[in-house]
Amino acid sequence: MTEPDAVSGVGGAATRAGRATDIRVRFAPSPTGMFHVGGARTALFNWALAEQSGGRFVLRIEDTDATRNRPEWTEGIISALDWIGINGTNPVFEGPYFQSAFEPQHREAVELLLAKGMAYYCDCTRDDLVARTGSEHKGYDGHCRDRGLTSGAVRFRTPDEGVTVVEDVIRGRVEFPNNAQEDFVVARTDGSPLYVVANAVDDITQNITHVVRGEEHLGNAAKQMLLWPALGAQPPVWAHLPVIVNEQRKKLSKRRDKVALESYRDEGYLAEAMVNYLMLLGWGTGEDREIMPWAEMVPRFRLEDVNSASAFFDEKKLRAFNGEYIRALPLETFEERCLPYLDPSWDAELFSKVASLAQTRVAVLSEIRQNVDFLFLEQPVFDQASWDKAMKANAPEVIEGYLARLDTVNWDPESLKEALEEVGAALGGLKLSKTQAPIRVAVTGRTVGLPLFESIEVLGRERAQERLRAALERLRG
RNA sequence: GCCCCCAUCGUCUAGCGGCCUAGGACACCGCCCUUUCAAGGCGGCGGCACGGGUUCGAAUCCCGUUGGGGGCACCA
Repeated sequence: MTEPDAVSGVGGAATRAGRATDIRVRFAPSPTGMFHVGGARTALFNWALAEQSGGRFVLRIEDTDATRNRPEWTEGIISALDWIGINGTNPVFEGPYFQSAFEPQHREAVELLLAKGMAYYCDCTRDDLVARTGSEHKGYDGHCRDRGLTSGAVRFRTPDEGVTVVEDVIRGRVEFPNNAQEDFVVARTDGSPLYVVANAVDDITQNITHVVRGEEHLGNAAKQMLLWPALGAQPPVWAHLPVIVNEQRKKLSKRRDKVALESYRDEGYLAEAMVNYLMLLGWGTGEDREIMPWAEMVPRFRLEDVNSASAFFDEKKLRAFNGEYIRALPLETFEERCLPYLDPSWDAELFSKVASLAQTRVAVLSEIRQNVDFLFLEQPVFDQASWDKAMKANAPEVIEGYLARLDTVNWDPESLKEALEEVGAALGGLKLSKTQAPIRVAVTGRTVGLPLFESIEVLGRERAQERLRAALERLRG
């Protein structure tokens, strides 16, 4: 099916391709920055397709722009993919390949186009073109088409009439008028091939059957729809995913939006939650249930069902999903996952005593700290607003009264609670909801937090008394 | 300027001509539970952008309008 001239030299990939009917998808990021959530979703959709069909997922790093590539970005891509479950431990995974390694094939392809007369050399500069057409936006005018040059940049000769059709699984039939398609450059003056051809050649030589990528590539598909046959190959199945947008409905940008997968991971989002959420951007499970483990989503996923409208990346919803997944964690796992967010010097045994109380109160792992820090710090972190709110009216009397009972009270939550109820009763029937506030702030520094009496129990008699005395002193200025 | 895509609650989606009095999820708002905050339970608010067709019947099909978005490099 493919021209031998164009496909020689990538035998490794071809050999591993297996049966020709297998679905082979690819994910082809360029390492030009932090790996972001949009890329992750594209990878996930491809991964689901490969997994459900027993096909292959090819990871190809498109590193041909040396000036913008950095090795750490490549590592970032691989580790981020690994985090969301896309890695070589699954036999579906193939690669990574590096596009730069295939430059000889890309050059061969350009030669082939030249030899077939489907491309030609051009020595026009940008300025020449603008001068001739009188516009920045007219596109190339075909000036060098028949000049018979033997050097320069190489342009692909596009048809002058008719339309180029991209049959897209998600969007249906998309037509591009050929008269609006300029003779695009496939190789620079120095001979190095450009993305549009390198990408097509790699897809061809790696036997890619389905190209599933972002909508921003739809226009490239029109060009590649011309290139594939020109290179002797039958075009793949195309699927262009809707873009992910921010609150302004603009494509997520690395500059303005928080898009790095790594930052979410560092904050304490669980990979499972991220994967679940990302799969729902442009796709639905088809059920009245959105929280669904990966294994159940895979067989349900269908490209045909992917939405064609752009989707807003809603961190609020991600958060909710994350909380859901955190609560589902076995307690021991939850504790382990929290450790990186606590100081190494903090006593893990002590933390263990309150972990279960914290689990329902944390939506993102990093939030664990504010819930339990009072246990480990010399002094609780006093929030001024909390202090002002709680330390009024009968606060001193409540604290005094409670302090008086702490020497002798049984050290268990129930007794500690009863003791405070007695204080309230002695002060004229103050409800627990009132008396707990000053005690809570004195002990933990905040008005909200873990259940109070359990907290006091774990804190210990001595330290609890110290804090109440310190609060009294503060109150009396 | 040119090419292309898109349009169901605020958001993500289900719906693919009658099962729709448009379902779910997040967010929001109540109530219950309750020592705070969560979690949990119950309930509520809220949508087919607009205008024409086609059809016995339209959220679903067609056309237009409006409104969003993406792309137009000797980047990927």
